[in-house]
Amino acid sequence: MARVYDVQSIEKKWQEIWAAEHSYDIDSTDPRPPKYVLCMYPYPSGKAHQGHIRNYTFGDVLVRKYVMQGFGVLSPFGFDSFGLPAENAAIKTGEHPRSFTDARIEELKQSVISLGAMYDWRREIRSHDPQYIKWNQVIFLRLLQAGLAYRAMAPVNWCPGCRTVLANEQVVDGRCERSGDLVQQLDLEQWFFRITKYADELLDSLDQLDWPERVKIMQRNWIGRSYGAEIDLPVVGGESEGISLRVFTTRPDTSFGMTFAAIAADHPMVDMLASESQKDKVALFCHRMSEASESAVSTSNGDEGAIGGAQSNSDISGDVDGAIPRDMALSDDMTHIETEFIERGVFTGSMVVNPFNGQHIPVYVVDYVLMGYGTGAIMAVPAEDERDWEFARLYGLPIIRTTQPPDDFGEGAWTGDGVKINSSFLDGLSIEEAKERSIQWLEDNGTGRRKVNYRLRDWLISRQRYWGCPIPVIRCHDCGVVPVDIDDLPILAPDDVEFLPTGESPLARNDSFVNVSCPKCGGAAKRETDTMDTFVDSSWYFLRFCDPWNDRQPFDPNVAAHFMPVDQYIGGIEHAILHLLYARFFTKALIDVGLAQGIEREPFSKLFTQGMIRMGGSKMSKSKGNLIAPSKYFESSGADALRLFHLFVGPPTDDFDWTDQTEEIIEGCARFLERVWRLATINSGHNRRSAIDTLSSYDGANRSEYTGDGGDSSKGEDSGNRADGKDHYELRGVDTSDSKLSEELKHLMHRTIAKVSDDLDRWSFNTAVAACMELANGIHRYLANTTVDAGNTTYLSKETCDIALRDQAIDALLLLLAPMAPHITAELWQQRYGEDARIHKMQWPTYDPAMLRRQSETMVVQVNGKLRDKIDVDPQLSEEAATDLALSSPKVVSTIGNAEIVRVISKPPKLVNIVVKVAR
RNA sequence: GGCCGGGUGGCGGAAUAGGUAGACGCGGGGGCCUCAAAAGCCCUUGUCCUUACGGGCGUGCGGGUUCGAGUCCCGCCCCGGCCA
Repeated sequence: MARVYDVQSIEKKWQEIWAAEHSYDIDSTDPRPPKYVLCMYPYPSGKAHQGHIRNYTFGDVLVRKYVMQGFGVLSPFGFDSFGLPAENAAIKTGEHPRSFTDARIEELKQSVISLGAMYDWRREIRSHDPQYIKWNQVIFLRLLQAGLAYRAMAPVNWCPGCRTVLANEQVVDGRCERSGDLVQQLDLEQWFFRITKYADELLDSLDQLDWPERVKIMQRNWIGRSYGAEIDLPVVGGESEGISLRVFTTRPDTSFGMTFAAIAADHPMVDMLASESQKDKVALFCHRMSEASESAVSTSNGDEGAIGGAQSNSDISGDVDGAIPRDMALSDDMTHIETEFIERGVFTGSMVVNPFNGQHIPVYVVDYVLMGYGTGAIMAVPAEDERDWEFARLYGLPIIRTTQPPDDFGEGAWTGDGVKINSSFLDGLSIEEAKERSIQWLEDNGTGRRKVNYRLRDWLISRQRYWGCPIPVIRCHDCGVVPVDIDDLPILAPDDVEFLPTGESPLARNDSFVNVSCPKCGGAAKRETDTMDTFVDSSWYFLRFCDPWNDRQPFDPNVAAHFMPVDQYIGGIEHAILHLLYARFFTKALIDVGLAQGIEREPFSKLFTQGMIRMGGSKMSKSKGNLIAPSKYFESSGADALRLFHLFVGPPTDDFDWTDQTEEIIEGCARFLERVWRLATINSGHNRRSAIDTLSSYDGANRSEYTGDGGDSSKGEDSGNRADGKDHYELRGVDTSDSKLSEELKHLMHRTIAKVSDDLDRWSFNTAVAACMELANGIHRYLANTTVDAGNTTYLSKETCDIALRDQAIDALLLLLAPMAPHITAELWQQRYGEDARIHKMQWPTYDPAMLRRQSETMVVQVNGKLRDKIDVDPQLSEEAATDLALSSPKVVSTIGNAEIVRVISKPPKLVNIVVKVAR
């Protein structure tokens, strides 16, 4: 595509200048007010994809604009470089994960530089860097010391595809969120972080965050705090006599309506409760439940992409493009087998006592109670719980209402409010009152207690993988778990390991790594071979960015406090729960263990979650093979055009569908930039100095720190740098009269400055670009409709061109576009103002509020709400005058005819609405 | 099933406090320039009726509030997301 200017060489030129001048490096001693803008650091999957481009474009616009507005902006970049794909590649090709990862990092880094996004590269972090590993391990040991890290036997989620255990958060619909494999339950000893200790704070301080409401809702749901009671139901008869079944309920007020108890199939008391006669049935049911959990999971083809997790638009571990080759043994047909599970539960043969009324009720093992929540057992109240109702109807169990439903309520469980009935001492109370009274009763009688329950579990961080941060402990037969001495850190995984698809971590097979002497007793001991979940790495990298050179501690809290909290965090919605919750937890925990004193307890003040890029209805991703590589557009249209496209195409929160038309939109953006080029290269050299002075006069700031060529040498014709050799604007001299057209352009310029400033602040990038386009159109129109009297040629019918105004408007346009299209604006500015001129060091343009008002407004005249006329009026027009004006409009008069005027709504200068009674 | 988004021209989208619906761009149509083309420039482009002037209709559907509703309220349909 032939361009008006040489896009590629200009973009390359400026990328080199910016790198050489270290334009966006910053230190914590910088006197400017600090801002911290951060895009979620990516998993290095190779060249950037469109999701990256979108993400980093948004971030860069803010960074560049904040700098122009006088802030000292911290804009760092790094790589979430531990993770499965590198290890899987090693298994496949034998290449070491480190060289594989470093190569991918270089590719991604190159894309980011080609985009023209600015970072302080001195601060780059790679989570597989030995320094980063060291501080990761120091943090782990500190958490261990503080009791926030612990080892416990636990039923864990084992993914056979990834050959590792997963956190609860990584299991979606019974499948691994990364590979999609069915997750198995195993009992293993694992490392955990005690995130549940922070459940209340994580929940309560969400309120103060300027985050998208839906992200906050997701986190609230995930933490899942519920208030209620724990009730002990004593088992009667049989061998379990004397033992109690502990249940959790949020509705202790309904206790008098409990007609059976229900427990999860994997509840530890199942065997104990199963009576001799029911044992076989219970065993069969439990067996079928565990099978069902593997095969009853719905797997329509359409879901596959959503489970894969491989297509995050912005990263943080989520990106496992080209992940594990997984054999989908299940065919489509097979996935539907056994989905119809007729038996919903089975009687255990045991009875328990309802402490409230002494009644004996049966205990059932059911499919709808999960071990993972509460105590894994519930008291079932069919009348007030829908699932209990369903089960009771199926199994013919009694139903006793304890809340009076409304009169018109038919069948079913009533979960709404109402007066308590059939409930002895609770009768007549409201639900809330009854909850209090029943809990009080339980505590008085010692058969239960008030209980706050959380859905949130502790964070399982052990991973049986090689390419991750080793957990720095040694297990000694005599001393137990012994932390590695701080001086011995970092513990690095050895390079000479074999990558085999055996399911065992390569570390565990490496004798020289595993066999060590105990730091405490000196005896033979074994090194921990588990590595940490990569979400650990990403839980504090934003703190390390503040002080990445520190070799005495993870970061100096005082230095970090200069930049923290992150003012604007930008990333994909897919991290709404995991990463953001872990990072919040870490920040609080680091403060509490003394590694981050004085830092805000919430790390991300403002969060922005961008929409994803889809193609043909599914997420764009390497694994789907529908990736449209950005590099193609760097070459054809340029980075500026691609950036502008991502900004322009729609609200940044919205998903974008990549279609056949998309390339034409990118081309349209490139065309717009060419238009800007043409405008800005006309008569370059005119009145520079005066234009700058005028622009800066409104805030009195000395915005120009260079002189440019400054002269007001009215040179007349100068078609100097135009690549096409054509001059579409025939300018023949200079005149500075205030004409109507000039007034119009002046107003447009000020309005555009106001609008773009506001739009960028409120993330309305698409309308900001549109406003710039309108200004460009306005300048273009101005030039096309004005002529400059050069003494020999004059177009009588046209007004004269105010060259100073023209240049001022063009300058404003370039300044407004500078954060969005940095290369072309930098180049044009240099051409206009000299070799040393740097548009991104200029001050962001300001406007004169007085210029926002128009000289005349278009007033709309309606009759009965219907538009009938438009009149140009004085903005100061009074209500009476507006009414008179409207009533004298011929169009209005003819519309009204002789109908009676009932009322006139007069809202000058925008609108007058005349209400008439229509004769019928 | 619950919660949260969303439904506006041929397409992406705009309308920030209830006040001109369709900004801006893409695509389409016509023209200028050219030997021709590309590029550029100019006009046009919701829909229906009308030669025209002009008018009717129009923001998923049905009601409502209001002088006035894309915007607020009630009910419904459809799409997407999260949680079950």
